[in-house]
Amino acid sequence: MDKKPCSNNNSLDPEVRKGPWTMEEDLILINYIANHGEGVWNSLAKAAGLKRTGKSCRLRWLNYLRPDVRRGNITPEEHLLIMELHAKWGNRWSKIAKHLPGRTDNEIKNFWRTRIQKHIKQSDPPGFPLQHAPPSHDPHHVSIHDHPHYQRATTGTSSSGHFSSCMVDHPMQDAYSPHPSFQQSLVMDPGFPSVGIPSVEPTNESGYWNMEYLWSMQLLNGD
DNA sequence: AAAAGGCTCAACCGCAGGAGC
DNA sequence: CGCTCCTGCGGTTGAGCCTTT
Repeated sequence: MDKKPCSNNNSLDPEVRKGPWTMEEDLILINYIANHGEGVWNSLAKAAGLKRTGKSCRLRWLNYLRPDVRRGNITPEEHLLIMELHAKWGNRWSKIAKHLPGRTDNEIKNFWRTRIQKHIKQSDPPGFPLQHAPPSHDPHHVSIHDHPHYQRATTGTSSSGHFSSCMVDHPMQDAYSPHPSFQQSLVMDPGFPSVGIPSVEPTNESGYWNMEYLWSMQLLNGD
C-alpha cells in the first residue's frame, strides 16, 4: 500500500490524503464521531480537520473503527452462512454482511474472492455459475475445510498454533491491528489485553497500532 | 539463505440512486 | 424538471507477508 504522503496523486485537491490511515487520523475520527455521531461524511471530514475525503472516512469507520466490528477469522458457521447467502443473492455483499453481525461487506467480499471463489474455480467444471454456489451440504462446501487456504485462514497467518484459538470467536472481539506486522506481534502475545491500556506501547515503527488501545484511549479521554 | 511466486486485505475508484434545492 | 451533492455499493489494485523452491 501506499506509504507516501499521497498529497498529490490523482486528486485535484492537493490537501486530500490517501493511503493507509495513521493512528492520529483514526483517533481524530473516533473522537469526532463519539462527540458528534456519524453521517454527513464530507462535512465530518472537514469539521474534524481530517485531510481525507468523506468516502475515505466512512470506509475507515465502517470497516475498522466502529466498536462493533468483529475482527478475526471467519468461523465455519459464518462461512456456511456466506455460502448460503451468496447462493441466494450473488455478489450483494452489503446485504450478506447485514446477516453477519460485526462483519463488513469488504471483509466478506475479500473472503469470498480469496477463499471460496478460488476453491470453487479449482473444483468445478468450466462454466459453473458462481451464483449457483451449492448449499451447505454440498461436497464443495464441506471439502473447503480441508483446503490449505481454508486451514491457513482458520489458523491465522502465523506459524503459531495459538493464534486461531485466541482470534476466533474471541469474546472481546479480538485484539486486532489493521497492520499485518502488528498482527504478528499479537501472535507472540495471545493474552494481549482487550480492555485497558497495554503495558507496551502498541504501535510499531510504521505507526500502526492496536484497536483496543485506541478505544481505551478514547474512553480515557472521556469524550 | 535468498529469490520467486502466491496470497491476503486495506483502501481506492467509478457508478448508481436518493435527497435537497 | 434538472442539477448538484452525498451516500452506498461492488469491483479492482497493489503493498506487504507467507510459502515454496
